[in-house]
Amino acid sequence: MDQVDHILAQWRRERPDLDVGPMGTFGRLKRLGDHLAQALAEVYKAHGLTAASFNVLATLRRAGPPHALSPSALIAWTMVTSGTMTNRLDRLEAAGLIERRVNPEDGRGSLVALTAEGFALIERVVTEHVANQHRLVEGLPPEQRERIDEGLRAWLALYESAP
Amino acid sequence: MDQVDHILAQWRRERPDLDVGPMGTFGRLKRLGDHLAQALAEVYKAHGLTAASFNVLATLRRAGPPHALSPSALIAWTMVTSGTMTNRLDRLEAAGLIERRVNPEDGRGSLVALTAEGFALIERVVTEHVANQHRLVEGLPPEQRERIDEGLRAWLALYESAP
DNA sequence: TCCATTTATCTCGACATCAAGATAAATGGG
DNA sequence: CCCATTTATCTTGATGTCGAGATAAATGGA
Repeated sequence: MDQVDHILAQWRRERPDLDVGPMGTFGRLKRLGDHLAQALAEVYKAHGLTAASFNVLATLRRAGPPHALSPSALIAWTMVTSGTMTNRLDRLEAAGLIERRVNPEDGRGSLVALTAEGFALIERVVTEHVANQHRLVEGLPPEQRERIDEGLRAWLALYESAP
Repeated sequence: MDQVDHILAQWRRERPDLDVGPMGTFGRLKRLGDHLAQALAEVYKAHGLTAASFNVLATLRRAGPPHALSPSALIAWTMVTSGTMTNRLDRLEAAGLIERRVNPEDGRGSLVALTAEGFALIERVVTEHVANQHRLVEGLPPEQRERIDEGLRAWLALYESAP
């Protein structure tokens, strides 16, 4: 009996005409996501980052040398709008963690690259981040996590096709 | 092979020292949550609402008559800060969907109640919202959704205890 | 080659959110 | 009954996000 069960019970009492089974799944996904995001943010914050800035730096880092991507590529990986990405890049640039270079292959765009400082920072933070994630699934039996992962993969496949 | 698999493959190439298994689960949860939130927002928007305003109205509706709760109770249900709730209530009040009454039992606080207009609106929107949720799990075998739900319940239980 | 169209990025204005602090009322131990 | 403490809500300032539109460069068919 978690919070979501309480919510569903309320709906069943007030609106017995509605089949709220799926709503329970949506609610658990949302609430769990919120709790986990808060927990992950603690590590980011300890290094002066937010989820937004962490994700940009991490995307550049895992792309491999030379750790440079176009804003378009960053937008595709992170699922945000172009205006949002411009704002993120402005702040990261002001903080000296990335730099914008001209894109030799496309004069319309730029290339966003990790600075040495940005690289060193994300290198440290991602290590802690992964440890934090391990800690957050500690209470969950590994086989249980596997089943959740498989289920989410199937559901996510409805929205992200796979070549 | 979804987007998350690509991300994990990049990390394994760049940082083979990290065990990124759990990261995959976090990534799928986050990305799926983002996709679903976008899809749910379409119904809200069609009625001039956002996820934020919908959730406040829905919380008041499902509480049952007289459809009035304190801001504190709304904060507890919706997992936002007091400043955020004040802002949401200001807008909903300006839109005529809720009203703030004095709380006869506590002079510090108020009671937030659905107006007739707010009640009529949420009554319509929640019906469409539930139908939308059914549509969004259509492609998922019901027993698969059940398993996801059970897994999420177990994980969520680590963060929301149950008396 | 030219130009209409497409694409990449940035700008701007409106909200949403949080964290920290302010304000006012309730509470309870002495 | 008093006052220090706690609690409920609001205020303020900084940031993050989106959506629509602006700008500039690349593209491709005539």
